[in-house]
Amino acid sequence: MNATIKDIARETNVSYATVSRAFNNKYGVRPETRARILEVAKRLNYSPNGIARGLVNKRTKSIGLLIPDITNPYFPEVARGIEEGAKEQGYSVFLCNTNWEQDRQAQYIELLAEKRVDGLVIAPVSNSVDPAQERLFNSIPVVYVDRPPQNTPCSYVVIDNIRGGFIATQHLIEAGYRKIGFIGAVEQSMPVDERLEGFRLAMERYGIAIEERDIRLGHFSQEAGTNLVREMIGAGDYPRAIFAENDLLAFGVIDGVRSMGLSVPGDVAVVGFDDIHFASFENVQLTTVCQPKYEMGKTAVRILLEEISWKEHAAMGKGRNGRHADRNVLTARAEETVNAAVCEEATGGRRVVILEPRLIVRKTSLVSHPQ
Amino acid sequence: MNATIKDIARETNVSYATVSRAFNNKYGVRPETRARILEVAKRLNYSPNGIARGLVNKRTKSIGLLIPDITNPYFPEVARGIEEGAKEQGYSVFLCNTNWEQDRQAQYIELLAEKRVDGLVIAPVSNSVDPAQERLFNSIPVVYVDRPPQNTPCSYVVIDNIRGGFIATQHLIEAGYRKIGFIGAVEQSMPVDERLEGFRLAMERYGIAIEERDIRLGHFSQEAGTNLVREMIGAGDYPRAIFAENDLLAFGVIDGVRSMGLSVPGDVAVVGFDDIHFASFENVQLTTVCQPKYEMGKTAVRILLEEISWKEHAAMGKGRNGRHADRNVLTARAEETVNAAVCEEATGGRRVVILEPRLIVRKTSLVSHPQ
DNA sequence: AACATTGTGGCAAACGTTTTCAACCCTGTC
DNA sequence: GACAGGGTTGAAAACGTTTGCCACAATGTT
Repeated sequence: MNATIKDIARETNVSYATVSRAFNNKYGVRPETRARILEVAKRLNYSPNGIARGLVNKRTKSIGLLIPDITNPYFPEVARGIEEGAKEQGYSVFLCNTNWEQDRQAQYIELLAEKRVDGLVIAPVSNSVDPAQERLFNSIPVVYVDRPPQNTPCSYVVIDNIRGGFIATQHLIEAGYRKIGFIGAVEQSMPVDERLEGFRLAMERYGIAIEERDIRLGHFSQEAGTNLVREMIGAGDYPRAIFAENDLLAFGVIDGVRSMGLSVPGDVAVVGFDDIHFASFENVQLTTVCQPKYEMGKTAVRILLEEISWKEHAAMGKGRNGRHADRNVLTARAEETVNAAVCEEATGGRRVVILEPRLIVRKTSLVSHPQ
Repeated sequence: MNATIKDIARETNVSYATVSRAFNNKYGVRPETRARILEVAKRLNYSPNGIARGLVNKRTKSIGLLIPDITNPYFPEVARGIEEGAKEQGYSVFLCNTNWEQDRQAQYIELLAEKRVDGLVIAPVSNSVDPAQERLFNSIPVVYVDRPPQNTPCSYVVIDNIRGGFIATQHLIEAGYRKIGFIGAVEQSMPVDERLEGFRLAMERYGIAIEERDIRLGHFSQEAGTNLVREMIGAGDYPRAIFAENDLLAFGVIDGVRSMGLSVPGDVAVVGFDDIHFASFENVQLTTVCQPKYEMGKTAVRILLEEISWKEHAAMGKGRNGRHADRNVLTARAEETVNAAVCEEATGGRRVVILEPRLIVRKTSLVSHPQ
């Protein structure tokens, strides 16, 4: 069907080894031979067979991206960053929605292993790693985003959730609020816990006592936000400001507050987390803690590709001498980064990037006379 | 590194042909031999090499998905539908953002061709097809979504944009409005033109004259919506209702109207198109024309996979006799579809699915006394 | 007792590349 | 005029599968 290297060889009266060399710009083929080959190739509509190529080089130039749900407005930007970084280096990415299900995640890992992807970026479903997956993690580089890996020594890039929770709360406190509530999703424990910890830290720092009933956890959905805040308000003596641990919940909270006949921010101020696109919509204007989502993806894939190329060099017996050079590039690039401080440590070869969240003040927390 | 079929063969004292047969559930291997093989395979952490497999079968069990921008809230749902349908059949999907650039799209098609994907779903950047791509389209199945292909006889699944434009406009007319404006993005011509055509059709049907200055086209962005509507209002004698040809523009329009000190829907009613997630947000409540995005994706990938399997059967010399059976399955499934009428025609082997858009009335077009 | 049949399983070719090794031709040098 | 040496090319093995064809044994048939 498709023309192969052999067809070209026959047509040009050279061996197919030469054709291969011509295509890979290998040294040792005369310019005019090369030109002739390329010309015939074009005429035959030749397209190199990446599968055959992959079989011999043992690399496919593709990576897997595991995320819970591309439909969740948080992930497309991360995915975009990953795709962008990958494409720059000629890699393609498999999009896999795990649907927040542990075993769908496992299935995909299996599938990607068979496809022999060169690496994996995972925004994990939960904190525990399926032991069946570990063998894969020994054979190809894996980088986590959004949450750190729990039982494996993989590299990861996350944000400082404690700090994020802290600055959100601090903002409310400095705006004059004292009775502040926290609303979160219970399922995806790790980041939530940290944001809550940041919340507690800030309150403590300013010497404000927390009433436990002002902290409510529920599902991860807009409706949950609405319900939780309605419960709070219904119970009386409700907080005058609420830190919702993600924007979707915050939207629900706003709905809930208004549905009780109260106003935002007049009666209740609201701060969210993530800065998904619609937080900035004129009608919403949600004060929130911005995660550098695109950068997170881009950084993750950069690290992944570096690890892939280390591995290749190592396999070629060149050892690990490229390592320090790469590290320098990394640091240099990190410093270019505009809106996020980057902090890296390299313990035992794993690399950890913690991006800084950043408060964005909009209308839902701006009020002339807080009570 | 990874165990191969030969390792298993050696360990179990059978030939590697037998191991292969055992794994593919081919007939002709004794159950106990098979069990022994599977056991050893598990012990060795064997994972079949899809690359080698792909080389001999000439299929990779992966498809490409080309969309303009996953960050645009319209696409994640389409992508989700595609991924879902693909996974059900054991296919994986490459996510490719073309970034609305014709030649980035071409680059990706080239790349995916080398990766030897079994098929392609394209939400095309523009209406013209790069001739360089045509050869690919002859060698693997391609299905278009969102917009029909222009120069190629590929199957496609789209919605009836004319009808969508019609019902949006009709809704405003029946709500009592007479002076109605249209705001659209000029770039992505095809669907915009059709929605505008639907708009004109509806106006004509109800005998309402259109003033051309009430039709404005600009960029495809929220800001454009704001600017266009501000121009309109600034010019005086502005429309009392506006049909914005997509939700992002509609959001911008709402902002723009409000920024001029007018209210939505009190002074100006607004209808959008797409029904992206945030149209239903309590604070927005945008009346809009819903596109069945998820279904669109799922239908597209179903058609694609059917075409792939036809091609395989054809290649195996079985001819096209499976074809009618598949067609029946298709029709049956189409009838299951709940919220979208499906209409298919099969002209010359190409298949065309036109899904029905559906009006969703929310607050931005509800007003007690339209003027 | 000879023969057909069925159930298992081995051999080897094929898929389209990359890459090692060796061979060849040419030019310049002694 | 033989020879070293560089530049250019070819032959063939390897990558890990699938699969068509053949062989062998056990069973059933006449």
